[in-house]
Amino acid sequence: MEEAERLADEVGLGAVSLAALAERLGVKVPSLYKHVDGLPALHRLIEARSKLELADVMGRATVGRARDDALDGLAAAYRDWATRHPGRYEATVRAPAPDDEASLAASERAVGIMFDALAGYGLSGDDAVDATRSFRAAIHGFIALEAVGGFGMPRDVDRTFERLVAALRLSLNEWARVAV
Amino acid sequence: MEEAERLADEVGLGAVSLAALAERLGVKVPSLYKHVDGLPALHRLIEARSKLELADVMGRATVGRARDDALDGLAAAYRDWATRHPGRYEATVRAPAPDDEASLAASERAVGIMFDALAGYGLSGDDAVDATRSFRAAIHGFIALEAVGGFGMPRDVDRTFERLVAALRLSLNEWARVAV
DNA sequence: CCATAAAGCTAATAACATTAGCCACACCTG
DNA sequence: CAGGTGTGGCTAATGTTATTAGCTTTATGG
Repeated sequence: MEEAERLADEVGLGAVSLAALAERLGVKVPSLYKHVDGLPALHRLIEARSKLELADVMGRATVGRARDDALDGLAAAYRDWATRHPGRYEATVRAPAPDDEASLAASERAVGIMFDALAGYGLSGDDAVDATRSFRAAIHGFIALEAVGGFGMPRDVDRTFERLVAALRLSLNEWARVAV
Repeated sequence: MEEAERLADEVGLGAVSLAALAERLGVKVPSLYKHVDGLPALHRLIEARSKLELADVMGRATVGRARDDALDGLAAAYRDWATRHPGRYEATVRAPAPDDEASLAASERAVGIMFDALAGYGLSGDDAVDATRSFRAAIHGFIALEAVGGFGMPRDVDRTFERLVAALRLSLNEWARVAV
């Protein structure tokens, strides 16, 4: 699994093949079936494990912090981990298969941490859900576009990220007040 | 190309294979090589064409509008088109290959329209770049998560999108004022 | 009326995933 | 110590997909 995840980070999740993994492990392809139940199963395992890892990172970034402080830590840790592990990050974005218990639980844990971190802004009910979704969408969109090389213009990407986080800070502080 | 794009919307861009396309067109696989230079080339063509189509949609959604009005129209049209054409939308997110003139031009046109629409907020220089990137990131992230079924909780997704756009409106109106 | 370009085809090759079935070795266990 | 068992490797065979080479048919323009 560790080698598979390293591979994913190097070549992208979609390019993780049994052939490439076997090659790296110095083993023939069919041997892998003694450890993993085929390629889709390998992808699902990477998915579940990566979600747990990301949840962990987010958890560590937010303990003992609240509001803007938690928001900043969360955003920074999330982007940092995603940037250093692009293949694993791709995997975390996939919706779990309905029968994949491990991935379902890991997804829930990750979203839960984000939700709790933002709840510090005094949000509840639909407000809290909307805020969590919006925060996740903004950060994920940024990371996805960055990963794919979507920011062509000659402007420091880190700076832009700071601006985006500042905008989120502003919005979250006003969230409950601004009706829609 | 049209059939390929329909196929992409139905099964996802990654699942667009020459085998599947040939089957649909009632033709044998090698015959496709008389029209397209292999699978990667087909993907690049879909990419360029989809970017143009999206640019067109965005253009039509913003003519004669400015500021919040343009923002709302742009966000709604963008999400609407992306939702109705998930496969094509996937294609628009890919960074153009450095030698793919058509896709490069189409990308530029699409960002240009978005950039111009947001320039109405009186932004320039780095501010304008940051705002464009942040807007795109937020909207793209939302669409991507929505497409992948990433919003599990029982809360109306349309409502959340309205909230996200409201947050962007707020941020953009304050953009130049809020230092980072 | 024929030369040619367009668009189809079959056949062959190569990569990858998958399955079946075989083999070697370690490690208990009686 | 002998034998049974499980682990983890292997080869061989099959199916799918992409790709290339080379053939055929048909429409068209000089």
